[in-house]
Amino acid sequence: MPGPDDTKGWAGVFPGLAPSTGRTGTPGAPPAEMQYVPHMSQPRSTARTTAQRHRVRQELATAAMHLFSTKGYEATTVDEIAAAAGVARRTFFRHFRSKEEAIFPDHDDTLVRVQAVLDSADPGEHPLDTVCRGITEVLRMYAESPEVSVERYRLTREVPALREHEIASVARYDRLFTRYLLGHFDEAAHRAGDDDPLLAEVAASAVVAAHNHVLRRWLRAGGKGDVEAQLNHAFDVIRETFGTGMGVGRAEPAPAAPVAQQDRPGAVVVAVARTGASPAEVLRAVEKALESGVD
Amino acid sequence: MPGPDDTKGWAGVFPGLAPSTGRTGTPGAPPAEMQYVPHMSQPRSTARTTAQRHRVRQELATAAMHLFSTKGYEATTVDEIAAAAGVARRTFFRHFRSKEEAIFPDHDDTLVRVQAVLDSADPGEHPLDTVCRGITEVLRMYAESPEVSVERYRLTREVPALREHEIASVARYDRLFTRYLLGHFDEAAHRAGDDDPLLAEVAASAVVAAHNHVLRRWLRAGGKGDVEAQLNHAFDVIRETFGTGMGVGRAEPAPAAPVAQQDRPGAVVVAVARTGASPAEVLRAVEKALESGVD
DNA sequence: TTTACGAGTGACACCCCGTGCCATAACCTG
DNA sequence: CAGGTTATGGCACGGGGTGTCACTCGTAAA
Repeated sequence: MPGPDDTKGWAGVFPGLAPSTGRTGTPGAPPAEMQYVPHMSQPRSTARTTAQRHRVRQELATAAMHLFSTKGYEATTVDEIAAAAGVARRTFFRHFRSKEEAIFPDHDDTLVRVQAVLDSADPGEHPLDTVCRGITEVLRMYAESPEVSVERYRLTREVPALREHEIASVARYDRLFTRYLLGHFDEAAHRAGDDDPLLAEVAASAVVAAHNHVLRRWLRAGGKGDVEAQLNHAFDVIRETFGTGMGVGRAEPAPAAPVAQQDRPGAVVVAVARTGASPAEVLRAVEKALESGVD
Repeated sequence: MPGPDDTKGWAGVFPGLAPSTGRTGTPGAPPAEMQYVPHMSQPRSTARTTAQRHRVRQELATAAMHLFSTKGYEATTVDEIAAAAGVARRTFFRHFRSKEEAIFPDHDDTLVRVQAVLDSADPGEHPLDTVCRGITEVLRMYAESPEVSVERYRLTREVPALREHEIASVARYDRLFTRYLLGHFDEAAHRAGDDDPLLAEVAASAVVAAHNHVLRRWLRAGGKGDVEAQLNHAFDVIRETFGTGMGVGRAEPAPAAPVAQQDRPGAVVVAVARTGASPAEVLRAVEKALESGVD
């Protein structure tokens, strides 16, 4: 059954990343067309040729972006994009898996960079912090060219197909983080076993949600301002909000400590609770006390 | 420019739900084909005809599910599905927007049910609890026919197109919840204003992540067991984990309280911290104390 | 320099999804 | 039964994505 399979050329680039595609089969008939990845182990491809490849890819992407912006996504055909870039229609699909991918050319590279961040993480670093650094890599990808990102955001808002494609893209980061946390929470786990994977999934989605929120706010604002700082601030909020449940560490000692507390260095908060109450209730009471002390 | 637009028939069903499609334009030429929704305000459609419609739709869905399971998703053409259901190819697209939607026939109805849950929520209920009840509606949709859900899960795991479609579907619930929380957190908000939308987004994604986790575990287990109870347990874990930050209430008083604490009813936990420390640090210290008392 | 090989490309054909359009049959209402 | 509405069948068309082959070009080997 040699039917089409989409994610063809990525088997081998992401060895354990997309195990669900199940391309272990299909023994005979090696795929005639290698998608994007030019063999990767053959020193045959000279710097000259790969540079040419990237140039064509770049021209294709810019042509697509320009056409999408001017005459709309649906109204633009792949033939027009290819013609604008000076190549044949077939060549377009040699560089991008689909028409939608031409507008998100960097997600694949970013995915491998994020994976590299996770792989090369200091074992002493808390897994959640590692994941935060990972998603920061994604944010940097957007922040690298604000104008393009803003225009792309406008398109994704009004074209359902593009929106769904982007949702699927960020879901890949989510999966990456969930898997990473699943593999690294057993060490830092301090709660009875069965619900750890739940917390891993929730934590990963929380980090991604924070990224999405900060990114969208930045995009709506026209791409002005320091996004990365905003993201770090969001991480602080996340850590303060439900870091209590998973013991998230902080590298730097809270740069923006509440000044209201500095005014009363000798003040003390005391929380007392019968242990018959649930830990959540106790923490809630403590937090309430802290609030009334701060605000 | 009367180009295609996908989400056609939903303009009017979800008045403020998908504002990005921007179908306020297109003044002339009303869409010749009303997708799925048969006018909705005309008592013209008798129970007889709508029953016929649903019967055809059901036959189409079952035929599609059967063919997808037996000969694969990509290898199955819409013509075959229509032929198996005894209708014309064109009729298929009158019941489903796309080939993928035939495998998720209930997401649209579930979306309106979830919306109804949110709309008819008791104002006294905490918004997060309302959202939890909303996502429970989604889980019930899956639990209603476990065998189909399990088989569908198998397909979505190995067909990228289906996986992306489902991701986009659950993202719609996520958006719904985020919007709801954004509109209802101002009342229950107790933290300084600017980061409330962040917390709304994170909370919504956390609830959805919990649902996804419980659902997938249940599906991997073959659809056996009480999913809804598992989801409620997951909600408890979520509430305990980061409920401290958003003041989530609980209707019932913690049915499964840790027994280890009941053994020492008179024990007391006291946490003291200089207020110069960040609230997160204080809470972490308290939690540490609670841990050593529990475990 | 010539030869051989491999990577990228252009061109053509093909499948099939999704949609507009129109004629027709079934159905309800007056 | 006449008139209007709804669902359907059938047809055609645009366009996305893929397989295939011949060709070009650059590099490495003879």
